[in-house]
Amino acid sequence: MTTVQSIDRAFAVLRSLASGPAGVSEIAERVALPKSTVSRLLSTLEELGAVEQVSAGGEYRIGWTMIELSAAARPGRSLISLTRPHLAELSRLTGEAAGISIPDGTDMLYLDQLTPDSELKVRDWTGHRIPMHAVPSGHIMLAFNDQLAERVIKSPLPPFTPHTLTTATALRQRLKVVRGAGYAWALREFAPEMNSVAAGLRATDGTVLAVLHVYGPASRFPGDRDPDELGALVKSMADKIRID
Amino acid sequence: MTTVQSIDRAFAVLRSLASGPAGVSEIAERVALPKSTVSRLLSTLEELGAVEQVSAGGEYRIGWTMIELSAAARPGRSLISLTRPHLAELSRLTGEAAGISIPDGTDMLYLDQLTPDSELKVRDWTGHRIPMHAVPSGHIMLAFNDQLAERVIKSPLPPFTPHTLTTATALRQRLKVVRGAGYAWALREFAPEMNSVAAGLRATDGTVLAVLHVYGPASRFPGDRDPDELGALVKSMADKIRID
DNA sequence: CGGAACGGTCCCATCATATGGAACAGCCGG
DNA sequence: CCGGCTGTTCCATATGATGGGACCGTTCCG
Repeated sequence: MTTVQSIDRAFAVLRSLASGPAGVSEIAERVALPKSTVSRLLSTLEELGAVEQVSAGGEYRIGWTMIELSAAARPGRSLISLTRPHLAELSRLTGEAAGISIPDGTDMLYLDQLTPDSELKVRDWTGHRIPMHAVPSGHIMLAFNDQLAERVIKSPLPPFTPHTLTTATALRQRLKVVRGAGYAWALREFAPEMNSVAAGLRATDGTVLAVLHVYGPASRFPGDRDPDELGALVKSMADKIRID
Repeated sequence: MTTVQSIDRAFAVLRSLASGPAGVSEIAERVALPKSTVSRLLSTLEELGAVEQVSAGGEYRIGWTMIELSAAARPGRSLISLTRPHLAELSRLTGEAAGISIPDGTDMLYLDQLTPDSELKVRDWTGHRIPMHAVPSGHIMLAFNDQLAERVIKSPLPPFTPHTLTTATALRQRLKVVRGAGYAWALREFAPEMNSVAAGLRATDGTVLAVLHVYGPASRFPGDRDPDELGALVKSMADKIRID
């Protein structure tokens, strides 16, 4: 498989910018390339609108073209407009943030999120990627896809909090429970102050292609509500949605 | 200004994919490059996750990486998470779609949209670009930026419907009204069956950096509501938001 | 069932083109 | 006013992108 070097490098630069705006020198260091090369890549990307210079001769950041292009990303965009009204409903019912995610390798990619206005908000995870073993949305994917589950279970399972499932047996056991219930919930397994409940979004043939979830600060979510009741709510909402 | 050819070409391919998935041959035709070159570009982009092949040996479409990268597009993302709760409120109050847009050259770029579930929905404009003279959101930008207004007025003003403002005088007159009111509304000026109301989102120094808008099918929006009353509503909501 | 007409991928000789070291220019803070 | 820091430009070099054509798999039609 032959790949084009300069494109590879261009995306390395873009990715590096995704973790925050930076100047030529810093980027050059991050991606381990000569300054001159990075400068050339950046001015090309700038002409294309993929990055923009915050002020002449200053830092670079990701530009509008990426937004434009991402709008055309089918798996994402169509899912987003399809599910957004349901996210609104779900976040209204629970008072917490609702979102969707899709599998990407052994990670979940967070595609969209609706966060009700409130004193204490969970952060916006849109565009972020989290290993499947650490989040309920990942557990959903794994519970309904045995091959994938095996692959993940064999890979390293790094902890994010003291509660992260990091052993094959713990994970297997959880997946079994999730498979039975049809929904997943986790308390402080990924972030120390965040709890989350998830259920699968199915295509017409029954395969789970994406995940619907609700999450909130551990201090008030699920609060005195029964996690299983919430799980059932999320599942019933997810079951209403058919994705193609 | 030296630019890197292959990156240029890669983005040409991506842009072409933005207008719909396609196979190698078709893309090659669209961008006027040899099949083999396009195939190589695509497999590079695929490895990077920028595109994905819907089925082995089949069509290509834009991939998840673009969503990931776009999430880091500062001007967009931070605005989106800041304004989304207000979009929810606005669409709840009006029963119609609410969205935000930012200026991009002489176009407005639609960044986000919340569409309430309903029998008849306006399409999702997220990621699309529309010339400023044709939409109220554009009128807002122009009304509060004289240089930009002059530039746009001097450029061609193509019609999209019979109601589009296509003459300098008509546009100038409209901008005057908009400037006075602090909000803009337009009936069937861009799409024949769509009406829209907009107001500016201001930074702390008072400059208008983005636009908040509400739009709905002409058949029921604004319906028997007074457009000026709606304008005042959108404006009051926009005034609550401070962007940096 | 055969074969033609697509589709996408791969190969490899050719040379256009990306490369990166070094020199340059602009900006700040001391 | 200078030293150290930016980002940008130059240009000789050879790396690496290129594209015509061969190849292979499907589909569609005779």
